[in-house]
Amino acid sequence: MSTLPGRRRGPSKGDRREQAILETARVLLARKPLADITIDELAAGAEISRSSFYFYFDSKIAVVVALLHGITGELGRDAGPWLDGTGPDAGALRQALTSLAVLWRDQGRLLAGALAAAPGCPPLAQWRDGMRAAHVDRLAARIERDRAAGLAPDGPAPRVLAGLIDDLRTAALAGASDPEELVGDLVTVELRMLYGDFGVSHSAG
Amino acid sequence: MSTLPGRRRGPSKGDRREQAILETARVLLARKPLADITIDELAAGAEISRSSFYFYFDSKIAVVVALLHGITGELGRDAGPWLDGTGPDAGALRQALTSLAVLWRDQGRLLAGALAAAPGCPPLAQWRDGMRAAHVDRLAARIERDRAAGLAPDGPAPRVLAGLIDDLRTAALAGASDPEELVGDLVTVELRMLYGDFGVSHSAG
DNA sequence: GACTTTTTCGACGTACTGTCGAGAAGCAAC
DNA sequence: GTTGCTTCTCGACAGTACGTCGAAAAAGTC
Repeated sequence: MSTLPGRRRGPSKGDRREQAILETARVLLARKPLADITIDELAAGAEISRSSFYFYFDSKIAVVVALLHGITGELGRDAGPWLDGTGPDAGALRQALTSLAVLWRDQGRLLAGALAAAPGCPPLAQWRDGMRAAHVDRLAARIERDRAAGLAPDGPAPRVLAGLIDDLRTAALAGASDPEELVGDLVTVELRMLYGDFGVSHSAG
Repeated sequence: MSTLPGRRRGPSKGDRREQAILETARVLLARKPLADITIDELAAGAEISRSSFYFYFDSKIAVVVALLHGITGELGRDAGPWLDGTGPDAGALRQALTSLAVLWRDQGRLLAGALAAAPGCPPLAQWRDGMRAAHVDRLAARIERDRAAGLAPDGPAPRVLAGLIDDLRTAALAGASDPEELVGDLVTVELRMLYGDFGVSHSAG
C-alpha cells in the first residue's frame, strides 16, 4: 500500500514503532511547525535511534504523507450537499466550510507544513494537486449547472472561478488563528463570488 | 540603512561585490526557487569565496530582504486610483491588478520564496505583515466609505473582507503560471466580493 | 613607507540528512 | 535447544549546508 522500505508484513513489534513515530509526529506538530521537526526528535519520541527511523520511513516527508493519508478522507467530508446541490444554498456551504475549518483547526500545522513543502517535493505536490483538482472539478461542475439553469451569472470560466475559490479558502484558513471564526464570512464571500452580480459584467482580459 | 555586518561606508570595490551578489541572486531566481539557491552559488556568482559572502550579507535571507527592498515601492504602484476611489470602478481595479500581476510575473520566485520562508523568519514575516497591513488598511477604509455611502452592501467586517481579498490575490497570483492572464477574472471576482449582493445576507457565525 | 580600513579566505565547529553493514532479537521448525 | 529465517537496531561513515573566527592580503591615506 505505502512505500515502506524494509517491512514485509505481520502485526509485529515494528508496527507499534511505526505508530509511535506517527504519534510522535502528531504530538510535535501540535507544538511547532513541520520545518522545525527533525528526524532525531521523531526517532527519540518513538524510542529508537535515528538510523532505525529509516527502517520505517524514507524521510520526514514520508511520515507527513502517511499522516495526510489518514485525514484525506475528512477533507471532503460534509461537502457533498453543497457540491452536489444547486443555487446559493448558504446552509450547505456553511456545513462544508465548518467541517473544513475544524480540520484546519485540528491539523493546521500538518496541512500548512505539507503545502509549504509541496513545491520541491513531488509526493506532496501530487497530494496537493490531487486535493485541489478534486474540489475544483466538482465545484466547476456545480457552477456550470447553476449557469445553465440561470441561477448564477456568467463570469470567469467555471474551472478558473472554482480555482480562485479554492485558493481563497486555503489561504484564509491557513492564515487564520481561529479558522472556525472565519466560516460565516467565507460563506458570504464565496456566495458573492459565485452569485453576486451588480450590473457590471467583467470585461475581457 | 540596512543591517550590513562589516561595511562602513565609501563607494569602494566592495560595493561592486555587493551588487554582484544581488545580481547573481536575481539571475538565479529567474531559474530556480529560492530554497534551491545556496550561499555557495551566490558567492561563486560574485566571484568571491563563501566566507567572503558573509562580509556583505548576514545570510541568504538578508539578500532576499535587500531585493525586496528594491521592489517594495512597486508593490502598491498604480493602486492609488482604486484604493482612494469609490464604488465599483472596474477600470481602476484593473489598473491596480495589472500592475501587481506584472510584478508577480517578473519577480514571482522572489515573492513566492519570501512568502514561503516568512513563517520561521522574523524579518521576512515582518515584511509580509507590513505589506499586507498596508493594503488591508487602505482597502478596509475604502469599504467603509462605500458602505457609508450606500454603494456597497453590508457584510464581513471591512478589515476581514479586505484581508480575504488580499489572501485571494496573493494565492492566485502566486499559483498562476501566467499572472497577467488572471487579471480580468480577479477584477470580476473582487468586485463581486465587495459589491455583489444577491438577496441572501450573511448569517452571523 | 608606516598606518588604518576594507576585503578575503581557509580552517573550524555545528546541525541535519541519508546509507551501509554488522549484528541482536524474535520466531519458526526440526 | 540449536539451526535458520526475517525483523529490527544501531554505530560509523559520508555528504551538504550553514555560520564564525582570526590571520593576512589589498586598498586607501597621510
